[in-house]
Amino acid sequence: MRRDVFQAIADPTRRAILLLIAAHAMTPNAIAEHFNSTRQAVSKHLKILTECELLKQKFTGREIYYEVNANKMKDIDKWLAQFRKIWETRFSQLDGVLEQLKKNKKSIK
Amino acid sequence: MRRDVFQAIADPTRRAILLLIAAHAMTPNAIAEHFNSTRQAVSKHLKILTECELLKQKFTGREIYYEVNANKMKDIDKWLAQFRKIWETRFSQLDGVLEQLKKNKKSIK
DNA sequence: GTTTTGTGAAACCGAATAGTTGCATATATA
DNA sequence: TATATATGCAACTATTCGGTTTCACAAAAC
Repeated sequence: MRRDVFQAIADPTRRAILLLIAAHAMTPNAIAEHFNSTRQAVSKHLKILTECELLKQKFTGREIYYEVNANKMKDIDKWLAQFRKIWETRFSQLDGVLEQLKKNKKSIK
Repeated sequence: MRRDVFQAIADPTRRAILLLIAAHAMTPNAIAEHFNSTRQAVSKHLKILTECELLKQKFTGREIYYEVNANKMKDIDKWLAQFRKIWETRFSQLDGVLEQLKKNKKSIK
């Protein structure tokens, strides 16, 4: 069973859950009230999100509060950063080319 | 058929394809050489990535160069930004609380 | 003009996914 | 103690997914 952040956020319901509890932790029942599917279906999503560490559980009596693990969310940003890095260097190279063209143009004049 | 960026990047092969061609556009055959699966399997991934606009096609003769659509990649970042916004306001509120505590401490002295 | 090459599309298959219903368990509450 | 509540887990199902094999077609190359 693959269980990484990217697979976890692929499902729209799970993305909605993350946004819902981003501001403050909530219990499964409270979360489920916001969706049309059954509590068990939401519970499954919570399990998946917890297994990939996007959510953390806080046990208080028989209630479980789920909260977003901001640190794990950074994994997605780290992946995006790879592209930013590649594109920045590419554009800086492009800048160099443009600079060179400018110089050549001047020398032609 | 659901076809959004999040579903697209859920697959590790597709993420690898994006990284592979981030630096420079490539043809399906060239891309497929980097993976163990068949060219057709890679072709399917390219189709999915193209349908959700993460890739753009450039036709030159019978060859098709696939390149990453940097603009669409921002969609992922936009989603992440929602959380940053929520957390920033939360932390700024926390800062306020800490500031208040500091003041109280001083007045106690 | 025939052959090779680059590509996409269809048909099929096993595995994974998201949902449901039903059940088990532990903690509150009366 | 008996009951209600909060939750997770197992079994089942329809659908989707990722892969393969086979085919079709157009552009180069010979």
